Amino acid sequence: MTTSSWLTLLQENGYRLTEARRAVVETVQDSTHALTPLQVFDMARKKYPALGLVSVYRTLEKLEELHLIQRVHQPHGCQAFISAGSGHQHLLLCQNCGQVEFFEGDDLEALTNAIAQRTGYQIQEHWLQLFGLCRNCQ
Amino acid sequence: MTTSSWLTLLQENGYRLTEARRAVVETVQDSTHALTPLQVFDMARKKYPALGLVSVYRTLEKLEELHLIQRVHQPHGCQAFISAGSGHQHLLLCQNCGQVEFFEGDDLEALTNAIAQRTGYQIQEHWLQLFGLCRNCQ
DNA sequence: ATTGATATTGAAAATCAATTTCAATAAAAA
DNA sequence: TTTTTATTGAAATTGATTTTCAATATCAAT
Repeated sequence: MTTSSWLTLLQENGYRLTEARRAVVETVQDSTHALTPLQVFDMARKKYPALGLVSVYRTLEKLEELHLIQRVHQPHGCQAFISAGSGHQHLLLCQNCGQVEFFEGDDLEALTNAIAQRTGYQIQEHWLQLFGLCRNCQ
Repeated sequence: MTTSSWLTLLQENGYRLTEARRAVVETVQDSTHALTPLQVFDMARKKYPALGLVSVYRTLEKLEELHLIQRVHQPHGCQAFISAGSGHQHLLLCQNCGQVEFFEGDDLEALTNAIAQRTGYQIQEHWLQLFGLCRNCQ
């Protein structure tokens, strides 16, 4: 998905297009790494120095609401965000450089059914994340 | 694992046995729900009213270090802890009441191998968590 | 038992990210 | 243009976590 389409989507949902938003959207969308709000702030300020940290939080909130970005959980903290893959996808994270890859491969139906049976739980959602080292960091 | 063996383990690792620690350890170990430090504080204070919040943080830190408890990641925040299962286990969380069940069932080898091949990543670790409603909360 | 070294304590202060408040400003509609 | 109102950044506030510190409790060595 292109940057402009994220902006269009924001607009279609009744939000205005501003320089602050543009800078945040471009930053998050261009990144292949999970970024914390503070990291987004530092990077986006290079594009638009007047940017305030508050606007970063507010824009991330809206992007998450529109499912354009998703929260990334890591062993130490879970306040990082990455552009959301389309459809149901899982994450593969490089533990060294933080690069994120998406993958599909949902063969978990059999597993979840078995667990549901055994535990009596009604299962609604699942998370699958892999951690490792990317080609460059090995 | 019994409460006393956690305390023994703390002692064997050079930590002293105190009332504050006893109260925190008992609270965390008796719980089938993921608890935040504040929840642990409130519950443990019933056993030992002089307890300070700082000691809760410090004890949780040590228990995590000894792999007796593990951090639980949830869609909204990941500052809750639960007694660690023994061996490699996955979590099933009730989204309503917060109850935690452990399950095994590691049929992910084939999947991770395929992903490693495709992406060039060297995969080291994986997370699998299921979310749903327990029998009581349905 | 008593003592001494020191790990641990809780209170208070400090830190840090995240949220709220607010008057000024900018975007989009009229 | 003019008007409406969403959005802004700065500052204040919140709330969780961490640090500091003198007092205390634990445990090893007598």
